[in-house]
Amino acid sequence: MSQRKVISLDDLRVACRNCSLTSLCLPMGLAPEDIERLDEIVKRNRPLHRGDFLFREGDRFRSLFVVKTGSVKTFAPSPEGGEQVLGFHLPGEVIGLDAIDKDAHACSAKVLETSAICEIPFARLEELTMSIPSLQHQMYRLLSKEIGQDTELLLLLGKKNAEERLAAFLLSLSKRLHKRGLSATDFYLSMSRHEIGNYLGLAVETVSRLFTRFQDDGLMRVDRKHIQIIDQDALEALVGGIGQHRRQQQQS
Amino acid sequence: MSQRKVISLDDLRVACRNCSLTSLCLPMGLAPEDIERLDEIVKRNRPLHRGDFLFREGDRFRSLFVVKTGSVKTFAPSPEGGEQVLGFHLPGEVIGLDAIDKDAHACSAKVLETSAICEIPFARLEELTMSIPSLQHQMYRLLSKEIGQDTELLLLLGKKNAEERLAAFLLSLSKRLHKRGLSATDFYLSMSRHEIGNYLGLAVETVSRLFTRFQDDGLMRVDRKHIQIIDQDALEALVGGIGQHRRQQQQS
DNA sequence: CGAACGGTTGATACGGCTCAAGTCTGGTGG
DNA sequence: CCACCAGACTTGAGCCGTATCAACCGTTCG
Repeated sequence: MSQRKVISLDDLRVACRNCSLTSLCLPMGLAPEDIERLDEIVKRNRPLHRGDFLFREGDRFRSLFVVKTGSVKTFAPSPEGGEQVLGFHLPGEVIGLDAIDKDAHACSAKVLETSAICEIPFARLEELTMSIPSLQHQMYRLLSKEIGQDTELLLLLGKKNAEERLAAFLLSLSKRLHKRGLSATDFYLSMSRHEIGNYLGLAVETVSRLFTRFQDDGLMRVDRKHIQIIDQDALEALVGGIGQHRRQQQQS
Repeated sequence: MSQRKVISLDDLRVACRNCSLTSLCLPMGLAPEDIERLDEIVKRNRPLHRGDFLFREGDRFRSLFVVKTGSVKTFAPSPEGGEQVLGFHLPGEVIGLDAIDKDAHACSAKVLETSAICEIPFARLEELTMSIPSLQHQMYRLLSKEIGQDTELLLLLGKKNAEERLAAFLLSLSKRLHKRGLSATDFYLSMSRHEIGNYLGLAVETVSRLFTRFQDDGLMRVDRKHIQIIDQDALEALVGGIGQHRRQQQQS
């Protein structure tokens, strides 16, 4: 991944004293005193519970949030009362980057289960990046990465069928959990089928049927929120689009 | 838009000596000498022609590109030979932000028509942002804005039907052109129906039928690539989702 | 002139949404 | 501790939107 020959992500995750900072100081050669300075501006709030809001759409933007443990969903309430789930955020992931532009949150963030969340006042972080080049670069990377992830999801929604979407979703969860040292093959979903469907652009019933099918096909075991992935390769194959999708391929 | 009481976007567009810089120096109070410094690192290449590449997937990331005139599409080639169109970029828009993270381009960028494109070496820009706080802030905003835009598109692909997608696409083009001083109601499409369909996750035939329908309904006049918007309000209404969509609304 | 390509239009098939029952689980109160 | 209820999930049947297949038209270009 990292082209510039620096410390690997995993090395640095350990080096970071506060796990909530890993996302920010991952792949850069931050001097210990710089890590110290970064560490000082981070607020460690008391644990939040299911249903608590980190922020709501329209709130003034003050801080970025980093999930330490637990999970958070971000969503855009739509005028008609519904909502569009924009993402699920697992430990180590940063929330709120989309609010910098307008200086206000464009979406809401709600805690899915009891979670520890760190808060990083953006104004102070921005000051800090002015004097620590590698931290500034890391911020650019963080923002850029978010764009790349959105792009992937975009591809998912534009081109993949229901099966491929759910498979991709599960693999994404699996990989992200694994990156944080949790099991990649045995985990609990903190979101409802409804939320999964909303996120993937599918009806609840479709999601439910697919879980059943995946289990019947021996790809995984599903017991309510408990997921055990049995055949990861088969899942990857589903996503990769081995199966014939729709058309939608052509050039200029 | 701009919460912080600074010069408006439009004021500054004029102030910028080089129109290609507008995206970067839009809403900040850049001192004249800073604009000068920014201006100095911008390369003005000779015009590119239809089919030329700005960069290809996998290329090492060196520069951001800003469209001065013309248009560019970005797309991700898929292993099977097809491609996913990720975006169309009009004058004033910045290309390449998603490449910062991995220091390599994750997509390709191809010129759709004869275009003038400026190149900004990122390493030099990054140096510059270290010494100009408002430029740094503007970079954060630019990246953040890109995230917000992706999110919008994501919503489009996840929740909207064909009609709403095409309407949203046309309105988006219209507004972006208008922002650059071009006509919002009379313009030429530089991309093919195929590319539009690919971008919106629709089959070419569907796009074609919708253009016909929109014209029959008196929303616009369509003559090949020439689009004249007649009833913008009706288009807005289509997008807003006045019509009943699918379900996909619920909470946690 | 003919071939290639982009675009339009029609007929048909099918994936996934919708509607409609159920089933299971967890929480609450008697 | 059980009865009850509400909400999450599952399962089935049918329908609708859009992809797909196919034919055709107009334009461009060699």
